[in-house]
Amino acid sequence: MAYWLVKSEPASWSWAMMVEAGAAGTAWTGVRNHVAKKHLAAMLVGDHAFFYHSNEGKEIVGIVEVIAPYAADPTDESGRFGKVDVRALHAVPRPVTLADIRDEPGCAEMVLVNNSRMSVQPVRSQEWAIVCRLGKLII
DNA sequence: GCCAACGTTGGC
DNA sequence: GCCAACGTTGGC
Repeated sequence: MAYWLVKSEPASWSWAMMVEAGAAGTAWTGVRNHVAKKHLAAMLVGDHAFFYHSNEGKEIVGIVEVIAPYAADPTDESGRFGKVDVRALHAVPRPVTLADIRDEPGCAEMVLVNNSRMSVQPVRSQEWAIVCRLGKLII
């Protein structure tokens, strides 16, 4: 299974809303960057992703699971971009902040640290494990 | 609120 | 195909 990180501004779509969406989940639309699109397109059903609150919070607050494969994004009139569907899987007991991650030598290569603008990004398995440990997540 | 980083657009 | 101008993201 591959690991990812997706960002959302809680003012527009928060973890609480993600949980509210339940098992049906939500379409992860609105990606308009070609690198982020490439990552979305590489996601497989069953992959997991950290759910990160940008701007407000700046922390990883949950884990989502990919429940529908890459397909056209209905909100994109150009037809160039796509979406996947995700559902909330676990909350993170102790949210892991960007500052926490910056303090971890094992996370120095994370895209979150090095490219703050990438809204969909891959996470290495060792980075996944570190963040789960920091978040008191037992998986 | 500011600004750095970076992606996109459009003139040439 | 280059690059200046502009818009957006997102940390601080």
